[in-house]
This record gives sequence, C-alpha cells and structure tokens, in this order.
Amino acid sequence: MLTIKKRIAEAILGKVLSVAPDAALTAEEIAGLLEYPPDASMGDLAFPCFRLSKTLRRSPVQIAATLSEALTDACIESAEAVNGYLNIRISKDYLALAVLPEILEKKEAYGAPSVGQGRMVVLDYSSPNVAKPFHIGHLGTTVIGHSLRKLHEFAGYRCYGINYLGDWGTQFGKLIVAYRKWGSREAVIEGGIDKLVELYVRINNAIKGDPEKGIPADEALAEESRAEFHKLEMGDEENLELWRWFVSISLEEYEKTYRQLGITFDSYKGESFYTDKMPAEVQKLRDAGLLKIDDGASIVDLSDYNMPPCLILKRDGSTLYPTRDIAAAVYRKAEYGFDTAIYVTSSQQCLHFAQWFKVVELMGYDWHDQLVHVPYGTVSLNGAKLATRTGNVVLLKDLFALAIEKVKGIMEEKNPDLVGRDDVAEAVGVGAIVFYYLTNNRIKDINFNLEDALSFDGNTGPYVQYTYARACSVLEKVKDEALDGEMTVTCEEEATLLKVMAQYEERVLTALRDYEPSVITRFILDLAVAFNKFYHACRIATETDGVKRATRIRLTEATKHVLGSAFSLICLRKTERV
RNA sequence: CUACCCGUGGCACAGCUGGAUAGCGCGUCAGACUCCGACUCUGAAGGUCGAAGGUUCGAAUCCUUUCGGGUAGGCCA
Repeated sequence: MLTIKKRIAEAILGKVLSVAPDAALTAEEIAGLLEYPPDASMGDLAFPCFRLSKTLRRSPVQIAATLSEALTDACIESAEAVNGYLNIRISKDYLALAVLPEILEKKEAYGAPSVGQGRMVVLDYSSPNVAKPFHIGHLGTTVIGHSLRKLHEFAGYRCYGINYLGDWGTQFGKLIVAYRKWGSREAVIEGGIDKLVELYVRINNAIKGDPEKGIPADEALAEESRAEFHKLEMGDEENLELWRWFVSISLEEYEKTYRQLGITFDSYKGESFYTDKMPAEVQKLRDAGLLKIDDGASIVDLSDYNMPPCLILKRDGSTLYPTRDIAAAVYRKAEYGFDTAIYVTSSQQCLHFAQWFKVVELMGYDWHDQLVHVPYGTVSLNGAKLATRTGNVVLLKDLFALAIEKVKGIMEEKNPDLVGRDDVAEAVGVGAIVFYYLTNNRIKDINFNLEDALSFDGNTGPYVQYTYARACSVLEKVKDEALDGEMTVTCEEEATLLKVMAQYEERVLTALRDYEPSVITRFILDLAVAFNKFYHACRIATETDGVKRATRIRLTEATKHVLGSAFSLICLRKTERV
C-alpha cells in the first residue's frame, strides 16, 4: 500500500501543480495525508482537501472536484469528489497484476521494510529471577521482547537478545542458608526449581515471622543469609559452586518454556556478570561531581528534572539496581555497538528507567538517547494481584500445559486421525495464550482470565491458526497442477483480501515505531477475516473457469505467505494442519 | 503529597501524528452446510467515547480542570 500511496500522491501532486504551480508541497506530504475511508463503500483511499484550502485559497469541495477530473494512474480505478474528500478506488487489474505477483515472488519476505539495514539493536527481555517462580507475570516481557526482536530482524536490523538473569543478590545468601538447613542434594535434584522455590519461600517466611500466629521475625537467619552472600561475593568456593548449581537448574527449567515458545537468546549474562564493572562507573560519577552524600547514601540529585534522586550506593557502600543497569549499558555499548538498546519490563519500573537514563545522560554518554524503555501493564490473575505468598500465581509451564490439554481434548473429538497431534496441540495451546496476551496494547493492565485465555472462539490464536491450516489444505489439493498463467481479480472479496495484504508493510512499520506487537496481531485478524470471507464467497480449487481458478489459488498461496510471515513476528507457530 | 499510566455498547478491547454515519470479539436474537476443513460465514439489537470547559472548518483523538481506577516515589529488584 505504501507503493500505491506513493503513486497516487504523485498523481495528485501533478494535478495540484497544474492549477497552482507555486504550491509548496511534496509527494511524501500528500502520501502522509492519504487515509482509509471509514466505510469501504466510499473508496479504498481518501485524500482530505481541507488543509490545502488555505494555500490554494479555494474551498475543499472545489479542490476535490478539480483533483477528481482525469486523475489517472495505473493503480487508480476511479476518483470521486465527496464533501471535500477525494475518494479513490484502487484498480483491480493493478491488484492482480502488480500486488499479487509481488507477494508470490517475495513469499514470506513480502512487506519487509528496510529501515534497519546496517543498524544494530540490543534487546533486554524475559530476565527471570533465578530460584523464583517463572509465572504469568513474566509472559509480557518474554513475549513482547521476542516479538520486538522478530520485528526488528524483519526490518533488517541486526539483533542481539539478552536474558539479563536475576542471578545475584542477597536472595542467594538466603537460598544457601535454607538449602543447608532444610534441603539436600537429592531433594533438589529430584524437585528441581520447584524445590528451590520452596526453600526460598520457607526461609523468607521464617525471617519475616508471622505476627498473627505469634511467630517472631528471625533476625539471626537474616544476618546469616547476608553473611553467606558476602562470602559468595568474596569468592568462597563452596558457595560459588552451590550458586552455579542453582543457576543451572533454573536455566534448564526456563529453557523448556522458551523452547515451547520458540525463543532463543544470544546471551544469558545476568546481574552477576556486571558486579566487577560497577566500580568504574561509580568512580566516573564521583569524578564528574554528580554524586552527593545524603543520609549516608550516595545519590545523584535529579530535582532539576522533576524526579526523585537516583540511588547509586547504599550507606554501607554496596551497589544498587540502577548502578548495575548503568554499568551493563556501558558494557553493552562498548561490546555490541548498538544503535538502540531496548528494555522490556513492567511499567512499575518506569521511574527507575527514567532515572538511570537521565544519569547516563548527565555522565556525558552521548548515546543516552539510544536507550529505550518499553513498559507493559501489570498482570493480575482472575481479578486479584499475583502473589506467591497467597498462592494466587500460575506458573507459565502450568498454564501452557493446561492449554495444551484442552486442545488435545478438542482434537480428539474433531480430528482424531491427525498425525503429529502432540506437536500440533502444543503449537495451538501455546499459541492461544500468546495470541491472547498480544492482542491488546501492551501498556494496558491485563486481568489474566483463564477462561478467556483458553477460549478458542472469536479473535483468538486457534481461529487464525485454523485459517492458516485451511489455506494450506486447499493448496495441498492442487499442489502439482499446472495453472493458467493469467490472473484477474473479479469480485470484491478477492480485491479486499489483496488490499489487506498490501497494508502489511505499513503495519509492520507502525508496530516498530510504537514498539507494539499488538499491531501485528490485529493485522493477522484482519487478514484472517478477509480470507475467510473470500473463502466463503468464492470457489477456489473447484472453480471451473481457468483464469479465476488460477487467480484464487494464487491468492490462497499469497495469504499463506503473509499470514505465515506475520505469525512468526508474534511468536505464533505456523500450523499446516490442525 | 508528587509524578506517570488507564477510563470507549452487558463483558473484554480496537481506533487516539484531529477529519466523513465510532469498529471487532464474547454474550443475546435471527439465518447459511447436495460446496475446497462450520474452530466458518451472513444479518439484527446494543455505545456519543468518565465529566466539564477550551482550541479548530472539524475532537474519542490536542490543551486545562475534575472524578474514578492503577503504579511508582533513598538504601529490594
């Protein structure tokens, strides 16, 4: 559609210049003004003439009327002036002879913008905390992050995905103490991450105590944990070994989930990796005179920027969250030379990112404006906050298992002869969850309703995957046939389907601009709807007219390419059969 | 208290670089299988976009105020 808009813009510009030779207007500006009419019956594209009325000193109605006269281009079927709008209808021949062949030629590369050529982007996402449960609260960063990665790759960016594991901090002191006190090698080997989580929860409860039950807080246990973490920091071999073991157990578990989602990372450098890189940045801050001692802690005052101060060092001199993020950013800039660094985290961390981004700027790093925080809304479960303590939490692996089970149940009933059923059930089950999550704007809080997430009716993952399978099924029937070489678009459903596909690149660019995967999800829905309407209105494989049949089969093939391409942008697996 | 985010039909959401009768899904009601996979398709009812001002030829979209909900705010991450 970008090509079409450009052609129409040039035709309009030519017209404008013929009446007003001195009009300061470019084809790009006109293309930017072109919009989609609210109702398809008005046309495919509209040019509002209101803004031109000032420079041309004529009424919009007159301008539209003038422009509509003999506006010609290969892609224009008709141009009609209505209430100050120039409504343009795209030529069916152009759709059949230019758009469709382009999709068939480029296949899944169709619609790929080239804005990322020669550019590099680092994405920081997923980043679970070791030995803490990997639950549906982590779905956002994981799925949005990976989708942004795919979008950038599609646009030609070189990408580097980092899983910034929460693998350092006093929680490991706690875990080590708990392990020695209540755990055992055998129990952890058998129970895996669940056992680690259990130990972690247990020691936290012991430290906090329970006033209601009259159990006092255990300060000694807290002190012991701090001491063990201190030993770990000092390089105590025994503790280090335990730590490595805990990390690897957790990673193994996470990778199972990542595999189901088809997600891989280029790096698992976690917080621990940056511990020795912080002192240099702290020194730099000190040298620049940015550090201020306040109540014993070292802070960077940000009151000039209407923000609370950013804490760099605790009273005891140890580092904090922002310190590590700054050091990590400096390292990544030097190591990867990114043009953009994207951080996908919950919107609860907005202030934190705004603060340390500002500190990086104050430190004089000229790449501070290449740092981008992509926040997403808070996830609650069935209306209540997620909380490990109250048990209102669903692990990602359990959620996926639930969805897969449900799909299997349906398949047993509807398609019992399907080969590779387990694999397909996983693709559809996991896909349902991913699609449900990525349907809405990322910034909105989401109440994760299990019933809705596992619903397969309407705008859902199974609906679009079913549509994909249906297209594949038609193509399977005709795969070895020679088709008529001619193509012609004869009905509205065919034309609409092509017009939707022609919008793909624009939608990809919007998704990139806004860091918003849901733009792609919505596009997939639009395309699935258009294809299903086409499918019902037109015979495809059973059509007797040779040219029509060839066109429709190719239309189906094109849909398969574009749908498949868009699926991969939102971590949705392609299902040839369902 | 301060800052940021959200507030669109019964429910859950699109649309928000201002533009023509505000869209989709679920649910409700009424239809379509001698037809390539009915997890599909067609149609109906239902909202004036939290509220009030303002800017504009034109506002769900921009500005101000206000109400409701959420999040964050020094030694956790």
